[in-house]
Amino acid sequence: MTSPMAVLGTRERLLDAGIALFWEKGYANTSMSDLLGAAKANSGSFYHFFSSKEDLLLAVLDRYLALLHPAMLALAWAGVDDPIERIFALLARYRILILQTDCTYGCPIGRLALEIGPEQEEVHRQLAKNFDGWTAAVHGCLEQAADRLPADIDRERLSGFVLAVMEGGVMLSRSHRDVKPFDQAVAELRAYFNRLLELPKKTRRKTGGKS
Amino acid sequence: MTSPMAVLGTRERLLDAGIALFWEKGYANTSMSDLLGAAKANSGSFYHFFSSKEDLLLAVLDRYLALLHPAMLALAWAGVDDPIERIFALLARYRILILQTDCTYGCPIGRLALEIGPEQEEVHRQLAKNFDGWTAAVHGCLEQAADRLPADIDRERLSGFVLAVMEGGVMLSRSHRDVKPFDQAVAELRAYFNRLLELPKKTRRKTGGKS
DNA sequence: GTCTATATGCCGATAGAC
DNA sequence: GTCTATCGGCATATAGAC
Repeated sequence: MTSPMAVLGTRERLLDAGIALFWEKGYANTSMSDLLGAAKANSGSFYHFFSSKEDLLLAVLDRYLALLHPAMLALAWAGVDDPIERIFALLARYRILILQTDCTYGCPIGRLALEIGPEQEEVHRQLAKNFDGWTAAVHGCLEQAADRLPADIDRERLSGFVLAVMEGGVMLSRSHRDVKPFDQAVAELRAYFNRLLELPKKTRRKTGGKS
Repeated sequence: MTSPMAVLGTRERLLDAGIALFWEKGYANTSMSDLLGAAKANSGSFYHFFSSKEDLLLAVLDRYLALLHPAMLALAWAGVDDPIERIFALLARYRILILQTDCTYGCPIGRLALEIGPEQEEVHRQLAKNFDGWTAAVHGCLEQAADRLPADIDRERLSGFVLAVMEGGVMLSRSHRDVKPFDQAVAELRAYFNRLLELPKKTRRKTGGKS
């Protein structure tokens, strides 16, 4: 029952610090004192709310997922109705993040997916859930555009492909410190979609067939 | 003037340890004692050859690049002559690495690209050079297949796209602990290539036009 | 070029008063 | 729920004998 004017509680500030710092610096490179400093909290408070640094990471990954629809997708899709354009609107949001960080941006999920060792299984389960959330969002767009796509297209597979291109493009841009690799990957993806969408109408799929 | 039977020197062993450990565990999670243990060397020897851990990382990235053609590409392309098939042979090598590591594989270059902070500029320059080496290899294949591709295709752009799909696919498979996301990304890429290759002949590009 | 011993500092986590 | 003080350990790097 938090009032709108309530100042953020300590737990919330620690969570926010984790969201920001694990994103900017990665997990191992974020120290407890970084977290405590950013959250203006102290060690005792931290361990009152979280049992360990890893425990905070899990809470952060929960929050990432919770924010996907209300924050990321809502922002990217404001004023965009066409489902295919929505996919590219997501990529455009990523482009903004890349530019805002002077091309040092790394997707927080992708970065953690490569950084965290396989023995931290629960973390990887959360990472996979996050990826699944993104894939599902893209998949939803493809379903909406199903009647404009070739009948034989595997829309599930295509949605994972879009995510792979997104993540790979971000990675290349970070190492090159240049948006160009990302832009080119997105442009090529657009070219692929254009080819899929401009196919002769006879191959079009009928929606709402036998049910 | 190393004889073929010469035992590996200390510097070489340290380099090999770096290649293996930065790959398996990442940079920050590999400690000096990990490196010294794997190389059966001691601290004094290490600092005789390298000025710091980061200095070793730079040497490792040099070596990755030096090994790309004689090791990675040679292995992947043995017995494969068709340039388009060579691209997918590269992806097939990655698939083997994923399976060999029980789906915990992360591309060493990609992992470091996301892990290393932007302030380590020289490291990122080396990472970008490595990516460029891979992109150039793919680009070379596309040039060889130029007359089978649509005239308006940007082969440079397409080669970066292939790399992005590769890196993104590996990342998704690691978090899911399952080859499937990688397989699906590769299958979709294959579908794209099939569409590009089966286009009506009238759009084919003429090689060696006006020079 | 290799060895042992160690400097120095930060790491994540804890203790216990308030 | 918040605070200060601090634990034990491991991090990278160095010193100096051989």
